[in-house]
Amino acid sequence: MQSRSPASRTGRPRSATADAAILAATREALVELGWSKLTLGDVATRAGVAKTTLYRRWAGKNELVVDAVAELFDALELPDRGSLAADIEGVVLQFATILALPEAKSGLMAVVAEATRDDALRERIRASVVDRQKRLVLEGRARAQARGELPPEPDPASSARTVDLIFDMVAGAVVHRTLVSAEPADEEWVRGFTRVLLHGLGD
Amino acid sequence: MQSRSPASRTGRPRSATADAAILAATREALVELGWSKLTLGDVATRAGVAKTTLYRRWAGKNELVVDAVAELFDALELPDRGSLAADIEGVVLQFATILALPEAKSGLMAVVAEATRDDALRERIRASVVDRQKRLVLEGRARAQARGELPPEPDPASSARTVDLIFDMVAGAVVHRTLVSAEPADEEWVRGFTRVLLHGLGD
DNA sequence: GGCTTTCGCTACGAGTCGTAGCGTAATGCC
DNA sequence: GGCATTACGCTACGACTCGTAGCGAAAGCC
Repeated sequence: MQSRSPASRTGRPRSATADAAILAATREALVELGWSKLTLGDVATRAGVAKTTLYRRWAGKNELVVDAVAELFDALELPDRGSLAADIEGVVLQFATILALPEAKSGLMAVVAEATRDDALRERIRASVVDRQKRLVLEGRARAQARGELPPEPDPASSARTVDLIFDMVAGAVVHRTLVSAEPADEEWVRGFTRVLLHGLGD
Repeated sequence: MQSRSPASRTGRPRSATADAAILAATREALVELGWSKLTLGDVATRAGVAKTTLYRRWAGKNELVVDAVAELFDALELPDRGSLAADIEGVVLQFATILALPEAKSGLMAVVAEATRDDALRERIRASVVDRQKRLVLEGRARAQARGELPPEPDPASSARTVDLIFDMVAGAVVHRTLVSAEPADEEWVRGFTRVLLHGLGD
C-alpha cells in the first residue's frame, strides 16, 4: 500500500474502511469504464469519499490502479499436486483466471505501459504484483528438485537467470494469450504450454 | 492504414506527405511525452498540420498510435541461418530490438490495454502488427520441417493451435522481459530462451 | 470553368485535472 | 478535560484537453 510514515502517531488516523472502499470502487470503475475513461472524481463518488481524500493517499491514477489490481493477486498459491507438470499447470491456471477478470485486463497492461517512463511506478508494480508470482516459481523449482524432476543448480548466478527466464516465459505467454490473442488460457491451452515448457518443441 | 473509400475518385486527394509527417510526429511525441501525455493537438503542431486534419483520418489517439507503431515492424524478416535454433534467435533478436525502442514500448502496451475493451481496435492491432510476426512463425516451421528438424503436422487444426502457442510464447516472453522485467532481451537471454523453447526445462 | 473533397484556421462547450481553503471530526498526549 | 495534530468532506478555481463546427482557400478530375 502507500507508505505512511510510521513516526506520525498523533492526529486522526486514516480510515481503513475508506481504503478498502476506494480500491473496490477503482476495480468497479475499471470494469465499467476501462482505464482511459476512469476518472478519480468518479472513483471518489463511487467510494463515497471526497476527491481530496484520494489525492492525499495516492499520487495519481497509476498508483491507485496498481494497488487496486495488486489485491487481486493475493489469492495466488502453489498447491502441491505431486509432479512438476501438475504444479505448473495449477499455478498457470490460477494466474490465467485472475488475468481474465476485466478489472485486471484493463488496468494491468495500462500501468505497465505507463511504467515504461516511470521507474518508481515500475518498482511499485514489481513489489506488489510481480514478486508475488516469482516466489511461486522458486517454490515450484525447489519442489521439483527435491523430487528429482529437475537437476540442482550449481551456480547461484545462473540459477537466478533461469528463474527470471522461466518467469518471463510463463507470465509473458499467459498475458499475451489473454490480452493480445484474446483467447482464453483454458486447461487445454495450459496443458500444451506446459508440455512445450518442460520438453521443448522437438518433443 | 485508414480505409479511404475507393469509390471517391473526385476532389482534392489527401496528402501522402501529411500522412508520413503525422505518423513520424506521433512516434516523436511518444518518445518525448509517452502515451498518457501525448495529445493530438501537440502531434498536429509537430507535423505541421491542422488538428482537424488528424481527426479526418483517425478516429482517435488509439488508432493513430497503432498505425504509427505498426510501421516499426515493417523491418521484420526471417533470414535463413541454416538451423531452427539460429533462425529463432535471429528473429527474436529483431523483435526485441524493435520493442526496445521507446516509441514502441510506450505506445504498444497502451493500445493493447485499450484493446481489451474495443474489439475493432484489437482487430486493427492484429492486422497491422501481430499477423506480420505470425507469418514468421509459419515460415520458420516450414523451413525446419523441410530440414527434418521438426516433424510434419498431420492435423491442420492441431497445427494451427501449435502456431498460436509458439507465437504467444515467443512474443509474450520478449514483451514481458522488455517491459515488465525491464531487462534487455540481448543475445545471451535469447540463447537461453531458444534452448528452453526447443528442448524444455529438463534439457 | 465547374464540381468535389481536403486543407488550415478559429472558436466553442464540455469535461477533467490537481490544488487551495475552510470548518469539522477523530485520535494521542498532557 | 483540554490541546495539538492530522484526516475528512465540501466547494471553488484556473488550466488544460477534447472533439466538433464553420469558414474561405487550395488542389485535383471532368
